Amino acid sequence: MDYQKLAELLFPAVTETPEEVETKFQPRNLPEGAKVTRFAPSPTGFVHFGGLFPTTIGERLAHQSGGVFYLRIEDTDAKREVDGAAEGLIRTLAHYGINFDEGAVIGEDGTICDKGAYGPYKQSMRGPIYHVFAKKLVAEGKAYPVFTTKEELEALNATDKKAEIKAKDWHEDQSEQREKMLQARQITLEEVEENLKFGNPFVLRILADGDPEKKIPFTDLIKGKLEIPENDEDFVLLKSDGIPTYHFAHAVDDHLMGTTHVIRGEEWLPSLSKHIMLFRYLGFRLPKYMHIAQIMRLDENGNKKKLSKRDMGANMDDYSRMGYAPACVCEYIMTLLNSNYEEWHMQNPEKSYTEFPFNIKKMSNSGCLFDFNKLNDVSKNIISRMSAAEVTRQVTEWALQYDPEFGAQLAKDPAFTESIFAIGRGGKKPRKDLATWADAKPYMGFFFDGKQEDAYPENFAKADIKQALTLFLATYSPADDMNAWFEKIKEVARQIGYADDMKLYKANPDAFKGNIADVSMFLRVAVTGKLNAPDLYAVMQILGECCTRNRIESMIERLD
RNA sequence: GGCCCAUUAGUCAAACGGCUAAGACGUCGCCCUCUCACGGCGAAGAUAUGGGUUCGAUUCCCGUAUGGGUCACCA
Repeated sequence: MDYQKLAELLFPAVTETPEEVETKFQPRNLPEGAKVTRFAPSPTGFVHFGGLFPTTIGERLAHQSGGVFYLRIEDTDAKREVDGAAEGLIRTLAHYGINFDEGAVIGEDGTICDKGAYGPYKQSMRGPIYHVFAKKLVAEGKAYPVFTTKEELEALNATDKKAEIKAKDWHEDQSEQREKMLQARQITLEEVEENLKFGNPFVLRILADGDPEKKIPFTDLIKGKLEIPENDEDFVLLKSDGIPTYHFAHAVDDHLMGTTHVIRGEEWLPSLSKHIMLFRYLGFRLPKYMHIAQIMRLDENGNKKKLSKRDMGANMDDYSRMGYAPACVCEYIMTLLNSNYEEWHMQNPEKSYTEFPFNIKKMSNSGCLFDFNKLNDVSKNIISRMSAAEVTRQVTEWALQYDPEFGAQLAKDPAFTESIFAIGRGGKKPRKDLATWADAKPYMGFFFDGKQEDAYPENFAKADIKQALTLFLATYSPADDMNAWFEKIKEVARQIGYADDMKLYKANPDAFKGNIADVSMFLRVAVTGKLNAPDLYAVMQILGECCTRNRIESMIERLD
């Protein structure tokens, strides 16, 4: 077989040599040890929680080392592409503080454009580049075409290949595939010319020289030492539309774009031997690989499953809707990514996670379960350290989008709203009421609506309650400081036969009708409509005398 | 089914082959001159399993089990 001639037949339009292409992609001028990483999504939907993991790692490793983090759009499957998905991905990532040094970016007109010297960064725009290397492989006898008729191709596109194989016996299918493959390798120049004359489409397959009985020693930066069986499968390099498969695009792009570390999910591990083969065939130096474990969820049987698109918590937009601040999600991710992150954070509570010395060696190699408890805890801690002004800003922004009625209440008087969020904030032991912005409404909605959520427990006499409220109103003055205010409540307690001191009460509970905590509760329910609320003195101060009196008076009336 | 990866409490996890197997979240209890929240103290809870190597194994090796991934002209 004259491979050179075959290459000319298959790729008549390709005139460039691989060497000429290489000169357009000069190595970057970066400091020693700088890492070049990328996020390479296919624009088929939203950003997935699991996708944020490798992305965060890539971003950290690149920026921590003075390297480059770039975005490459892997739009090689037109069938699955979703309109506007790429723009959505970029915006969502930016929301989570993931910014790219180069690659596909959103231009001023809102569409995707390139930034950087290693583009195009959309694979669909790189067709001619792939073809140069495809032609080289053919010319060296390392790849060959497999033709189909257009009718066969249509039939093929109509089937769900995966479901089809699953329904069959695996052995049967594999031996069948193997036989087809060996047959296809025997194609002659005459057959190629004949097919081309009829305009039959072809895929380009690699000519695999591996023996799966032989193992390739390989070191993954996360998984450690692995033994990979050699690849003996003539996998597809170029699809019949001339667009490369992931495998081929990965080799060509990551080589030309100078990626030093490929970070991706461990579902790629089984195809690693294909990639090793491709890099060898093409004469490219293999990048370092980091295969990270998947995020899991529990299915209805209690088994771990890969967190998939439809699951709650998979779509990053869910977190926005639920009211999680991006910083909280990022920090939760850091706790999962590096086992010593929490320790570091405790020692450096004021520092941003971007200052954390991210360490590949501290990464877990098994899949972890998503844990909302932990996320909430992380989140509460972060929000508790924010200023009241910041909380007001973010809660209002969230509510205006997701709960407009509440948002309008918050936005009406920002100073008032801020004074509410200032309760118990600032000291060494701040309140931790909010894990999400959505928690704000149940926590402090009573300031705005005065709704009566909780009723008085039935074991208290209405007369006592009414008397307590009336007595308090008679002495209440907004000018009182906290001590004076509390003294008045104690006085009310004494007057209605309740203990004004908890220790006194606990020592002899039968001597009293109730205690000071009960009296406070009478007032709390009247003023806040709830059994549990933040500091009642602060609440009354913020509500003001008029509103406080109105609410208590209205409760007295209702008790009749 | 073949191949690959993994396995320490409910979850996330630490432990050059060497003290009683850390810590965090969650759960429960007690304390904190008004509830809640915060904080403090405490409790329960783990090396999947069987062999081997070793004075000694969570750690190294082999088998078993379980879980995960993958086997497309998808990425």
